[in-house]
Amino acid sequence: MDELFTVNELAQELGITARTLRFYETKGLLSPQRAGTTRVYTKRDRARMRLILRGKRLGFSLAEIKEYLDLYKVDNENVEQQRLLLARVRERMAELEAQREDLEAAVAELKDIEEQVAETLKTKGVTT
Amino acid sequence: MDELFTVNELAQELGITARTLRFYETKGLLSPQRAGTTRVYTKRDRARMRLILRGKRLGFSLAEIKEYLDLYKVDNENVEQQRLLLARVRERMAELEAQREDLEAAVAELKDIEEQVAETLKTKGVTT
DNA sequence: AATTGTATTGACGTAAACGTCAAGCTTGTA
DNA sequence: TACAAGCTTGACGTTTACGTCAATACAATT
Repeated sequence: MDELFTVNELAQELGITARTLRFYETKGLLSPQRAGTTRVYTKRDRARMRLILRGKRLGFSLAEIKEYLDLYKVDNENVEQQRLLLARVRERMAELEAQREDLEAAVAELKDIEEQVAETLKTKGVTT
Repeated sequence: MDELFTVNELAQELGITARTLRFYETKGLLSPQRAGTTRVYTKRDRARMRLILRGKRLGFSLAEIKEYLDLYKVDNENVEQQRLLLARVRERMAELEAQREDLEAAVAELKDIEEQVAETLKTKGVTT
């Protein structure tokens, strides 16, 4: 029972449009099966799309996301390729760690503002 | 001794172009002083620009960053405005927390890949 | 069989975020 | 004073990531 989806079904499930799914396909991010000319998506395609959307939420471009996804198709025969993969994985992690720092700095500042505002309102006898 | 910068000086310091600084100005993100017609930036402008660039690294649009920056210019007289500010600050924090979850999920996956690759290489007697 | 509903492939449009001239103005220096 | 260096404001170009038709084909329903 391998659930299948049409473009529009999957689009709705993911909160995007069919156009987006087709566009991503032209960009090589996805390659669903076909029933004749009609696209047929599987749960695996859906999972892949969720990774893509997460990448977008993190601010990566489609090109970067494609590289990220390529990290998954591991050819564990070629040692040299494995080494390259490892290096890229570590680069990515470093990027994400840097982003985490930016994120925490932003959160810290917002907390400061929050406290100040809450304080000001308390002074004026307003409930937050 | 309030250090001042020209467009190009500040651009170089921040690793961006003068065009970007001018563009952000037209978008209302910045408003440096002028010496005649020439733009003059202060350390304060530079600090503001660093906030903007961090916002970009986090994947926010210039419009969103502008809203973010507006959270700083607090008018602590108007209680209603303070309440609104507080609400927005909390929304932003929620967004960032969601992003942190995405980020950690991505890092976790990369760690998995890293381990698998390292394991494969070790099996083949390759030093990582 | 005729109609209605989806899907498909172009092709063109668009908003965001700048890049890249072009033309003119000011200013420090030889 | 001539001129090179740096600044200014347009104006148009470009890339990314889709939106929006249009024309056509296939599929399902009456």
